[in-house]
Amino acid sequence: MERKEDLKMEDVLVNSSFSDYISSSFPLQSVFDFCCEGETMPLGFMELLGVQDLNPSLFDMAQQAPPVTQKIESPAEVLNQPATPNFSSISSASSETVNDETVKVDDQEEDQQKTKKQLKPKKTNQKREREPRFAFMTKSEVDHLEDGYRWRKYGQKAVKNSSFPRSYYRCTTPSCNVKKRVERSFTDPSIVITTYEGKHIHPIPIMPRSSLPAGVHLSSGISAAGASSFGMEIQRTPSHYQQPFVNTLSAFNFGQNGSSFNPSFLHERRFCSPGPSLLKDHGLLQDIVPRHMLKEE
DNA sequence: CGCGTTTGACCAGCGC
DNA sequence: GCGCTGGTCAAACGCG
Repeated sequence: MERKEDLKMEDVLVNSSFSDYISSSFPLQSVFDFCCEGETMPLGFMELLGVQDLNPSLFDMAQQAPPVTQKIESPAEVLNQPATPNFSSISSASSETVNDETVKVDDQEEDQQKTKKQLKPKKTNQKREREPRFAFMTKSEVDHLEDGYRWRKYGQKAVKNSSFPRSYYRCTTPSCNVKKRVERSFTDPSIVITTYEGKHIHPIPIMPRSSLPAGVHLSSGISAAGASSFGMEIQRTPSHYQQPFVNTLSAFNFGQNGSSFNPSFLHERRFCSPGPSLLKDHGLLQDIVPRHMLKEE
């Protein structure tokens, strides 16, 4: 499927060509600049995640920003987010729903699973409901970055125009519908693009050491994955790497409904990062990150 | 044995 | 309508 040049951002964010588009259509720095509104004001990932609580003005930033940002605006990934008037007006353009999913989807899935096998008559009349998503880029040699949650790989697909496959993961916690896709940028293979979809409805599982992938534990795994640059320096240096690309609008969805989406590696970035900022963050982290993870430092 | 990965097949959506 | 592609399923397999 050859994409048009005037690819809608919706496509960019939803479809597989997302990474290709991102990396080919504008330089990475531009993407990251989007997060910072073109200014040298890098936002940490936590800031981005918590932004709906801490900095609602970012909505405005996103909507006032330069062309790139304009393109990134997309209702497709941002649903039922009455965070701002602007936002709700955008959401109205979408046919997708999110808030009702918790109950409804469960029922649907039950039915589906009953009737599966016989050429699974997936969803019938409704459009497939999509969870809010956000994506970020990570400079890493490891495809599957450990984030504290347990994931089960359920698929892998070759990506058009890319020599690297895309992997599909699902949270192994029962009744948790969070998924993530992991792929590499074909223009820069050292960049891993992770797209999260959905919200965890449970805390980060306490994982026995043995359950962690070999060579990957919560801190060293990230380190091995380039955590050196996954640290707080991200907020201080113009380094291109490990800068999360966030579908900012979608990111706002996380943490709503009382459940929070807190990719622990975002915290780990700070763990891995020496310096004053580490200490400063610890107070907050202790409220969020399980103790055993903190001990891993 | 339990859990996770691999992989081929299937289905839905979209563009032409 | 057709073909392509993304997303998902599930059996088979591997590993600890």
